[in-house]
Amino acid sequence: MSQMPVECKGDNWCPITATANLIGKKWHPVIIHRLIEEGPHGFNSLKEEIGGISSKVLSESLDDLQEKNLLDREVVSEKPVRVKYKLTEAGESLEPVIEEMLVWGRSNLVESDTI
Amino acid sequence: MSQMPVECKGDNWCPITATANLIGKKWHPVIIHRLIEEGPHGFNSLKEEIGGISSKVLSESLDDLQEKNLLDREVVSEKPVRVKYKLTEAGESLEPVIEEMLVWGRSNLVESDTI
DNA sequence: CTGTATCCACAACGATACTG
DNA sequence: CAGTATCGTTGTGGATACAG
Repeated sequence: MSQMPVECKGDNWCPITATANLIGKKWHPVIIHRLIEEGPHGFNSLKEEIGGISSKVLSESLDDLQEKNLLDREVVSEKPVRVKYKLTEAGESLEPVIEEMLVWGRSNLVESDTI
Repeated sequence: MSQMPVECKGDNWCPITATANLIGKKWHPVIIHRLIEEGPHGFNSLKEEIGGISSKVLSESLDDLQEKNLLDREVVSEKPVRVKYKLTEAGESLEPVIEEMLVWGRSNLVESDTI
């Protein structure tokens, strides 16, 4: 089936900047990557796996990704509340992009000890 | 020859976020893409080709990319001053990443007319 | 032609604490 | 378990004007 295109307002229309604007927030790529690699996840589970992100920022990021139709939120049970975050088709289709970022990062970046 | 790895301070070391932090500024991906596609460019030439970016922001972006060893600045002549910006090896090696962003943007995003 | 200097606005992040 | 509420700080971008 056809994928629903994500809308994109104004800008000087350019597929690259538009994409950058979608996944350009600090934690977006990792969140998407974790969901690609490990499938649907709950909030805290995701938080721990990512490491270093605060509840607030994770929450905001998830909201943002959802707004952009890259992610779905599904309430699994109530009491205790359980939620699953999973990628939409559009979200999953980002895999090549994320994968290239991963590959590039691995071979071109080096952790600095000088901190 | 071996590529000089780009340094990367602290963070919670993750190749993806690290990469995102390097090329995550709004105009970085387009700038890199333009330089990949069209080769070395002067300041104003680059500015016009990108479209919609201010001198100040372009200047800042170029400084940032240079600091990160993704870009080189070469003074070609003085009077009038002429400069060439070109990618370093590390910068050029980003092509697959940028290319995937372009491909994804083309097939998954749609320009909204509602603005 | 290649930038800087201001100044302003707002987005993004982070730490911490707290709620249903 | 899944978030919100605050509050403060830094990052990022944009408009405009000006300079070597």
